[in-house]
Amino acid sequence: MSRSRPKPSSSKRICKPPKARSSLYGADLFQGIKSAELGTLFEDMELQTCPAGTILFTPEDPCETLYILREGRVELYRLTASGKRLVTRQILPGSVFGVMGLLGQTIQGNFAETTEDSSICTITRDDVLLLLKQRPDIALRMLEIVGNRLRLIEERFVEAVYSPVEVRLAHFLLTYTDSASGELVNITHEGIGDTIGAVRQTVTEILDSMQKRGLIETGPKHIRIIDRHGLEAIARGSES
Amino acid sequence: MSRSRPKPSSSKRICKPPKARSSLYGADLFQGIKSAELGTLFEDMELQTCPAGTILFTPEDPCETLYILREGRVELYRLTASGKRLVTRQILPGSVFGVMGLLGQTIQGNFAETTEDSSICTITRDDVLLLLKQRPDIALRMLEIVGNRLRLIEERFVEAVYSPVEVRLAHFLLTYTDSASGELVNITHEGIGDTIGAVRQTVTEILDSMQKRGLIETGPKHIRIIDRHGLEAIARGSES
DNA sequence: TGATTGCTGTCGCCTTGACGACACAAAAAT
DNA sequence: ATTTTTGTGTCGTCAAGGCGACAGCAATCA
Repeated sequence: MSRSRPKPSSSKRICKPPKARSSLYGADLFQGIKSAELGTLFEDMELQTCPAGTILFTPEDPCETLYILREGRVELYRLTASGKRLVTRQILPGSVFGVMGLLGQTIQGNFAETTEDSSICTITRDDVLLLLKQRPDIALRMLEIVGNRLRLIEERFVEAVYSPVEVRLAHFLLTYTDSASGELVNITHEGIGDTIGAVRQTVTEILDSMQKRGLIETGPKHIRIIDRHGLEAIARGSES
Repeated sequence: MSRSRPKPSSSKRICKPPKARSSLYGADLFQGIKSAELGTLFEDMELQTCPAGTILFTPEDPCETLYILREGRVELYRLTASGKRLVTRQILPGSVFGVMGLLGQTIQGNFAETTEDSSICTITRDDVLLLLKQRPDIALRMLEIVGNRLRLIEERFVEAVYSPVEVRLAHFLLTYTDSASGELVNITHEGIGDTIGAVRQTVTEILDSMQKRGLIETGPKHIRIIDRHGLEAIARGSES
């Protein structure tokens, strides 16, 4: 369980910083911004590549950087005093994170850790603030991104309070499986538990029950959705 | 319980709109903005006064307005399919809300309802967008406000998942009591339950137990903190 | 002035789900 | 080829807390 997590600290704390400055197209923050513009905006942007398990920042870190995930996967999570983990956000390629650290917020509570080998652009706080002041449209997009994140967390919050684990699990599966193949790989039951707020055993049990009902198909570190509609019914409906 | 809530619908759906345009000083969004400037920024801003129980917007509402609470109290909350209520945010005088509705977000999930007689400034979407584009500093402050809200919700989310009701209740009391007098009035046990995610009976029981331990003093619609440190210990510590 | 309504106290039942424990398989390390 | 580590399946136990029910008690309403 999560208590055994403090192991990735064996991973490097910060990673090799080769220079690079392009490939921000596709970042949700910069949708519709001319690529030529971007090149000139950040000459001193860095592109890091980190192995899975790298911790990018912690709650103690000032973290005066904006991150854009280019490739790989990053998880933002919180830890309770007793070491329990809750994943607050999954970062997919093209997404921005570390926004909070830029603003007045010294305390921002989250850890950021790569769960796959990743390449990540970083922009310094000053550059970002400058950019946001020069380009109100980008500031607005940023506001939109943070607002969207807020809405998602609120929904998970309500669900955590009022919906049983099965519902949250169904929701999780629908959200995180590849929409084309219906597959979800490289995830452990414990990882799911840390995201929906349940212990590993409960996840295992409900997953089994779902398999027996023909909703999904499970293997080691692998889940595939068979009956999407069935899952949707669970996720939607039976909230007591 | 919350299921009995659909009663404030007896209250007016929208309220008397007298004109007004000043008194935005004190609004967190406009800290440090010259008052003269504000006057010119919004000539067509409206000041509404609404009785307690007025619903300002619902999830279905487009809500293309920014609200600034001048006086009174507003609650943002969500309802589940089965009618359970969860308060996501308490708006105090000087605070801004309705930000999400302005952006691309058509779905914003929250109801906004006055819980006291209130006076509220509204600014149209177009005016706000114009303002944010002209004044990047205000856009940044907005970003900061939304980010702050995000952080708070994340904390409540983690707490909802991992902390027992007593901890959440202690936390609630410490947060929502007047820091000077240590008092909290005009709140029902059910209202507290809808905020921390617990049923009324549980709130009543734990409140009683706290009173017996000399931590608080309770009366009808009235709570007063006696032993702040004791509550802090509960809120901090015993998370299983 | 009786009657309806809203807030609080108190019980008991019963389900959900956490937690510890162990067993087994596959993968990774030695 | 062993040993160790990871991921998963499966139990039994147990406490937290939801839910229904009911009973005072104040405040408001008719």
